[in-house]
Parts: sequence; C-alpha cells; structure tokens
Amino acid sequence: MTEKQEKILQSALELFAKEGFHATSTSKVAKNACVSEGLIFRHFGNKEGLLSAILQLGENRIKALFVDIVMESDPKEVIRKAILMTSGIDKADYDFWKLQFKLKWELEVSSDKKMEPLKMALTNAFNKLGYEEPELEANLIILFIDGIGSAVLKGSELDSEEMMRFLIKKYNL
Amino acid sequence: MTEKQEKILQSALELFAKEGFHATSTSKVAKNACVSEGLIFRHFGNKEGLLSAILQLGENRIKALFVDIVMESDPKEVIRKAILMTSGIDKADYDFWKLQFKLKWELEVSSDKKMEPLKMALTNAFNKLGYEEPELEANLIILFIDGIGSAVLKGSELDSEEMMRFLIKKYNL
Amino acid sequence: MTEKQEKILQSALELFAKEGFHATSTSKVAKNACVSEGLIFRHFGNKEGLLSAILQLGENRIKALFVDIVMESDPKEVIRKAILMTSGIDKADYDFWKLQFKLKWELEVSSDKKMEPLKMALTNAFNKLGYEEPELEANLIILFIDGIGSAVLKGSELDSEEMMRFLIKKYNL
Amino acid sequence: MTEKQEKILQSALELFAKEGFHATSTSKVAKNACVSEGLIFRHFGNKEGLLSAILQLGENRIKALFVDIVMESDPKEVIRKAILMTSGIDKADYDFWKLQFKLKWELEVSSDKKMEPLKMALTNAFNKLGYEEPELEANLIILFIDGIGSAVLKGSELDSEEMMRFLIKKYNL
DNA sequence: CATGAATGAGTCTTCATTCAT
DNA sequence: GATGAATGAAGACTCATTCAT
Repeated sequence: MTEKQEKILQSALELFAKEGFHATSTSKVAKNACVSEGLIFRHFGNKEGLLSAILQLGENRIKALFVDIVMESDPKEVIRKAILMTSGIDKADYDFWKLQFKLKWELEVSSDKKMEPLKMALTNAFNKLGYEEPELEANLIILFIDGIGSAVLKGSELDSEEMMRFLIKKYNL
Repeated sequence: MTEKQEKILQSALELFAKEGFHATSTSKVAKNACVSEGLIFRHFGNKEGLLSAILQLGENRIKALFVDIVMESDPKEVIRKAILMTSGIDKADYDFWKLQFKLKWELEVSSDKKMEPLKMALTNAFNKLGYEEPELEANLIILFIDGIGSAVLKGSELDSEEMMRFLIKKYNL
Repeated sequence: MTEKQEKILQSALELFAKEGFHATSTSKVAKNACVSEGLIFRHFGNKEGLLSAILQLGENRIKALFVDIVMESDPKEVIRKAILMTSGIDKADYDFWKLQFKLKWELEVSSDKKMEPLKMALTNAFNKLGYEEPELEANLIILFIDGIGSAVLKGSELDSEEMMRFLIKKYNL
Repeated sequence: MTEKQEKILQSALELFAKEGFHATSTSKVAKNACVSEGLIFRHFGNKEGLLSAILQLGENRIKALFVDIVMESDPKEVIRKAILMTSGIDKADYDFWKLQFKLKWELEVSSDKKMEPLKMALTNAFNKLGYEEPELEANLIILFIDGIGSAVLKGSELDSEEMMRFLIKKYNL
C-alpha cells in the first residue's frame, strides 16, 4: 500500500462520509488527495472498488469492537459492554462510522450479518441470566446500540452517555 | 395540483426511495412519470424543489401519525400507541417512509425537531405513571421506534410485530 | 429529422470516413457540426448508434446503385453496367463510400450479403451468355468492382476508367 | 531483439490485426505480452513506433513473397505464381496479412509502391506473351489478387482456391 | 400546460506516456 | 533491461437546466 493509495482511501472515506457516495465525484476525491484522478482507477479499478476497499478496511475495525464483548464470559458484563459499545469509539473515527451508517441506506447493505455474532453473545447472556425471551432482549439491545450510534453520528442533541447509564441501570448491571 | 404533477411527485418519491436522491436523475423521473423532463422544472423549479415538495407532502403524513398519540389522555395508551406506531403504516407507503429515513442520512436533516411533540407526549405519559426518569424513558421509546422502523424499511429480518408485542409486555401496557 | 441532427450525421460521415470510426471522438463530431456533444447522445443514443444511423442512411444508396443493374434484362448490359458501376458514383459521395469500405475492415462487417443480389444478377447473365462457370465469372466481376472502388477511394494512381473500358473489351460487351 | 521485445511485437501484431490500431491500447498489448506497459515505450518510443516496427518486419515478408515471382523467367509461370500468391501464405500469418490490409484503410497508406515490382514483372510477362495491353492486364491481375486476399482475410465465403484455379484456366497457364 | 430540442458542465473511465527505482 | 506508480489529457456519456414552440 503506497502513500498515495492511503491518501486516496483517506480522502474518499472523508468525502463519502461527509457528502455520500453518489454525491462525491472521483475528481473531488483525487483533488482532495492531491493525486491525479487516473490513479484512483489504477489502484481501485473503479469507484465501487474504492468503496469496497474502504469497507474492507472497516470490517476489521468492527470485528475489533465486537471481540471484547463476544469473548467476555460474565453475562452481565457482556450486556454492559454491548450497551457501552459506542462510547468506546474514537472521535477521529467518526467519518468511518458515519460512512457505515450512511451506506446502509444509500446502498441498502444489510447489517444483519455483521451484527450476528453480537446478537448471539447477547442472547446467550440473557439466557444465562434467566430472561424469559433472551433473543428479543438481545434484539432490543442491538436496536439501542444502533439507535445511539445513529443519533450521535447525525449530531442529534441526545445525550448518549446518559442514555447508556440509564439503560445499564434498567438492566441492573 | 394537476394529474401530471401528481404523477411526477409519485415517481420521484418511488425512485428517490429506491435509488436515493443523488442517484436518481430528473430524466429517470420524467420517464417513469411519462411526462417531458421540462415539465418537472416548470412545476418544481429544480430538482431540489421537487424534493422539497415531496418532503412537504410528507410532513402532513407525519403529523397525522402523531396526532392520535399526542391527543390521547390515558398515559399507558400514549406509550402503547407510540410503540405500535410503525405497525400502522400502510405497505403502500413504504416508499415514502423509506425516503424519509434515507434523507436523514443523505441530506443530514435532523429529525429531532419532528420528533419533539412525540417526545413531549411520552415524557408526560411516563411522568404521570410515576417513572423516575420520564424524559430518558421517552428517549428510549423513540430510539426503539426509530430502530424498528429503520429495520423494517431496510428489509432486515427483524420481526417487528414481535418486537412491539415484547416492548408492550415489558412496559406492562 | 431536425436540422442539427442532419448536421451531426453529415459531420460524423465526413470524419468517420476521413479518420476512421475509432479515431474520431464524439467531441470532434460535435465541434465539427457546431452542436453540443450531448446532443449526439440525445439523438443517437451512443457512438455506435450514430454509426448505425449513417449506415442505415447508406443502405438505400447501395440499393439504388444495384437496382438499375438487377432490373436490366439484356445479359450483356447487366455485366457492362456492373463493371461501370463505380464510375457512376458522385464525387460528393466519396466520403460515404470511403466509410463503407473502411468499416468493412475496421468493424469486420462482411459485405457478402449486400453483394448477394448483384452476384445473382451477374451469375444469371453469364449463364444466359453460355459461360461455362457463370458463378465464378460473377465473383470475378464483383472482385473487380470492389477492387476498383477500393483503389479509387484510397487515391491510388490506377486509372479506373481505363480499367473499366479494358474489362468491357475483354468481355466483348 | 530480446525475447520480450518479440513478445510485444507478436502481441501488438495480433491485437492490431484483430481489433485495429486505434482500438488497441498499449496497456492491452502489454497485458497480452505479459510485460510492463513501460517496456513498450522503452523499446519502441511510442505507439506509432511500435506500429512502424511491425510494418518494417512485414516489408521483408512481402519482399520474400515477391522475389520468387520477380525472379521467374518463364512469363506464364510469372503470372501463375502471382495468381497463386495468396495460397502460399501460412494460416499462422493471417494476423500479419490482415493487419497489412487493415492499415491500408486505417492509416491510408498507399500500397501502390509496394506492388510496383510485382506490376513490372507482370507487365513484362504479358508483354512477352504478346498481349495487347500488358500494363492493364497486369493491373487486372493485381486487382484480382488483392481482392481474393482481401476476401479471405475478411472471412468472406468466397472460395479462394477455386477462384485461383479459375483464373489460371482463363489465362491458359 | 406541455413538449422535446438543445446545452455546458460534469460524470466515470481509459489513454499514451514519463520516470524513479 | 524492466517494473509499476503516477500523470494529464482526452474518451464516451449523463446531468440538471433552459427555452422556443
């Protein structure tokens, strides 16, 4: 991965996140990355290839976020960590996460599969804690995480930290 | 509002919802509506004008959905109706709602303001029912509603009906 | 067919004939026709559509050249007219004919089918005149016509008129 | 001439013949030859240089084809050999010959000069045999040879072997 | 009201070519 | 000799928009 390749990736991430995939032209990306437009196509084939590269780069980051939760053995801790998940994301990574959420709508990429391991871990945790409908409880937590993430990234006025604290209290964690 | 105007609006709604605002060209809209491209501009000024018209048309529909909840006096019923809100939307209106969600991300339009009356009603309801932190409870419900709606419109495998039933049970409604 | 459409067709014919199809850019055609580049695509769909339109326009001209030969009843006259065919083409139509020949090579369009009616007429004529191998004689004439046309359009120094006279003498026509 | 140089030449010949000069990109040639694109330019300067190299390579082959005819002393044999010229070309060399014919149209390179020695030999032969207009006879033969070659390389349904036999019979050779 | 011809700026992409390594 | 990263100009084609009819 050359230096310019990374610059392209970085610029594309930033612009796709800010303006959206379709609203960002490859020429804008090139200008922003201070490279020739052609270089984008030499390295990533086409505009979608560029997007894929960004998405691929991100998959790892998502897994990294999940691993700490999925590996946890204490069920209460699993749920607590899940609820607090979004508080752990770096402000510098906002563009990346914003892009993830944006693309779910712009390109209709389902996030079900990505969330599957988290859902399993949560279902399992609620099960151990004797909840009647562990799977639905898990769904609810995921809905919460997704909602909080959405709100924060869209710049909502919702106080996410307080919401997390509140939910943790609700579940006696 | 002439017949052709409505056809344009309907086509634009459908296409913006399916493909996104930026990915839909005015020519596609015109073709889909079986009118000349020029007519779009005569009626709506420009592409953004067309979008505004759709959004405006939608504002009313949102208010209509809210009014039944906000006018309700029984606090339990307020919460129940809020939770069941998304179950009341017509399948024929999917495009419309999908567009609303899509645009929140594509154009970064905050939905805080739109949700304000609902939040007030819910806060008030939780307050009446003696909940300790009624505002946070209200936020949580909204988060869930938004999440469920979101999931359904994105074609997630989440069973929305069951989630609603589950929430209603959780809140003893 | 609007005035500008015709101008585009005319310019394309001229440039495709002079420089070749692939070597002629749509922007060159547009500039030469004094229209916007987009107009080409509005009217002809794409570059190949433009080519097809030109070719289609030409089919008629070819038929017109053939009809006089095919309709002739005197076998000697059929052959004579076939040999003299290329002498009847207007200098103003050079571009058109050049394009036809060029495309046979550039796009590997077989001319067999187009020549079929002529071949039938010639075969028939030679047959009536009692030639032993009328079909091969017909082929030879066609080879001659094609060769003369080629030579003239490529600007060869070959004296086509004299060649025709010579062949007519050879066949005692 | 290194191994890679030959591979480039071979690939270029193949592609130029198949797709045409303008429709073949240097990158396609490089890929087909399994070399870096830069190498083409190091060896041949630019795309036209590559073409020139191929053409130069071809000149020799044409001379080789002619030499056997031009050196022949028996006039009948000269004409016979000329007519049969195209039957002597190797199927493996089709690409090469196709390119020669293609370029005559794509780059408007006159073939008059190349054919000059053949024309002289034929004129001379017809003269010796007492034909009245030996130069025109020579021209006619060349027209036929060119036409037959042309037809074969374009994949016409013309039976070239039979045409040659027919011509030989016609000229009592 | 409605059409469709027309445009110019912009889209993604490919091109031939250069150059540091 | 050979590579492959890099470029700028040009490629075909689409866009939102205007305007005469």
